[in-house]
Amino acid sequence: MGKLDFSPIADTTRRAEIVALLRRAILTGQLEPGQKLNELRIAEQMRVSRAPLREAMRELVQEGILTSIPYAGTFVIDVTAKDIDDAYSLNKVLDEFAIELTWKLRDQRFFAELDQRHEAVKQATRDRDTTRQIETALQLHGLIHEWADNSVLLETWQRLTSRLQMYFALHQRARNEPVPSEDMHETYVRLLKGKDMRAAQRHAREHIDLDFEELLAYARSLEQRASKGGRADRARQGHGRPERG
Amino acid sequence: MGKLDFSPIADTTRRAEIVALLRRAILTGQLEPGQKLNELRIAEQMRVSRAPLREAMRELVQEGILTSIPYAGTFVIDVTAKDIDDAYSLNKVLDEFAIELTWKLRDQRFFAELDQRHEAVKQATRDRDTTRQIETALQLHGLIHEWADNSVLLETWQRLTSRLQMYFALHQRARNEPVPSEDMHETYVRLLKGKDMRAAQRHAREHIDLDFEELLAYARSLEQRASKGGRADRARQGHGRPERG
DNA sequence: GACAAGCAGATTGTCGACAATCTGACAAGA
DNA sequence: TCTTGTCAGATTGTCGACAATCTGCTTGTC
Repeated sequence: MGKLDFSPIADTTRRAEIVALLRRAILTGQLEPGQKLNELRIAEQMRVSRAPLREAMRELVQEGILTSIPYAGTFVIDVTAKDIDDAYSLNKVLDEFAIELTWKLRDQRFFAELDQRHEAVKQATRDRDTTRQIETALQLHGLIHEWADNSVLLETWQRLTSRLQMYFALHQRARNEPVPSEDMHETYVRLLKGKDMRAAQRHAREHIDLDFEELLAYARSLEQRASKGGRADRARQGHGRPERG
Repeated sequence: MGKLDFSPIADTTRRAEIVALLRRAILTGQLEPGQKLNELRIAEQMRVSRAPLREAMRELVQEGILTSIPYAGTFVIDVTAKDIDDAYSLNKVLDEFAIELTWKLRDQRFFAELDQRHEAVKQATRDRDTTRQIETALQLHGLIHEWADNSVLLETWQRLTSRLQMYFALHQRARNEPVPSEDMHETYVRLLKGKDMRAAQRHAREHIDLDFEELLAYARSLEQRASKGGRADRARQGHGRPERG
């Protein structure tokens, strides 16, 4: 046995590439909320047939960033202030849980990775690259979820993150100046390195990160104007479980 | 305006029906973990072409109960003891959160619904219908998530529930006697009706529900024997985010 | 017998075409 | 003027066929 272990090679199906392309377009805000995705047009733009495109769209629907109405179309999800609020409050709970699980698993590699990701955020901030700033910040916060050694938690957090990333991208797009953050992560990193788990958890739960209040205000302002995308507001997600009734 | 409001009509695409059929087959254990799903065979059994079937399978992959390997096939996820443990521990966290959110929203309708679902469990228990017993028990526990008025939480819980339901069904299938539970939900319901939120949360976090220990033991015994389904163990889920490394 | 090359069968991925459905406009009638 | 029926255009849902890939067996060579 060689001591070298290889990572799995990249998926080479068109479907996988389409998923990546679409996700990036949505998460960076190039595709606006409520906007309809015309299969024919996108398919010929990508030089692909509709079959893999449709399969890719099904995946993104389940991922929660698209929504589909039979015989009407597939739309980018609408962003309501409540959605953001919901996602954010759940995120705090998950953070707290992740810290608890990660705590006793922290080691040198963890701290090194933590510093590395923190550095990436600072670099993006210096570069005034707001998109990358959002991306790296979320990756920094994702470390505790990756390290927690709970696959279900990680998966859940990633789903949540997709939306948060989309929200932040939208916000950043609206006000075209960089997010203020000189360095709001200093405390976070320091607490994760420290000895007081409760303090770290408290920080995760209480600290309003990444301009959250302003993001919410922006979302509320969006809800004032009518939904411009068409009928995406009629969309119902989920898979047919019983709803409160 | 009439005072009657209609609910949206059912989705009438083949895809939606296929999703429902497959999900039920998986969640009831008719399709075993690790088992490969042959597209051609299933398609002609259902009298459907492969296109809607494949789209349905993509949805279930994202839902987390199938896993796909390009050019190799799509498989029912393998159940490891760790998976069950992970899902269960996250579930407790979500329960605690749901109780917190639901607490101040409880009203007469909530209590009525609670009793109704509790009654459904007892009925299924009397009928010795173990499949339905699992189903109703999960629905009972789902009420707090539906009532919490946090769509992201609900969605997350439903994803988790899919797996838990699958695990329990497997367990129940293995030992062909009904789950003992005379009525383990009595305390749960009583606490949810009471005035002490902390007590309800503590109960959710500490009470080992639904024969969990035995379920874990069963899962561990499964891991001893080699994975019989083929190569589903090589499967990697997730959507290409950076992994720890 | 061990091993690599290559072939045949089966299965998945993709394509182009057709069927089903929706939308909006237009006309007929009250 | 308002409502209702009809129709054409556009878009989504589905189908059958073909291309790409994997698997296991066979064959040939040493």
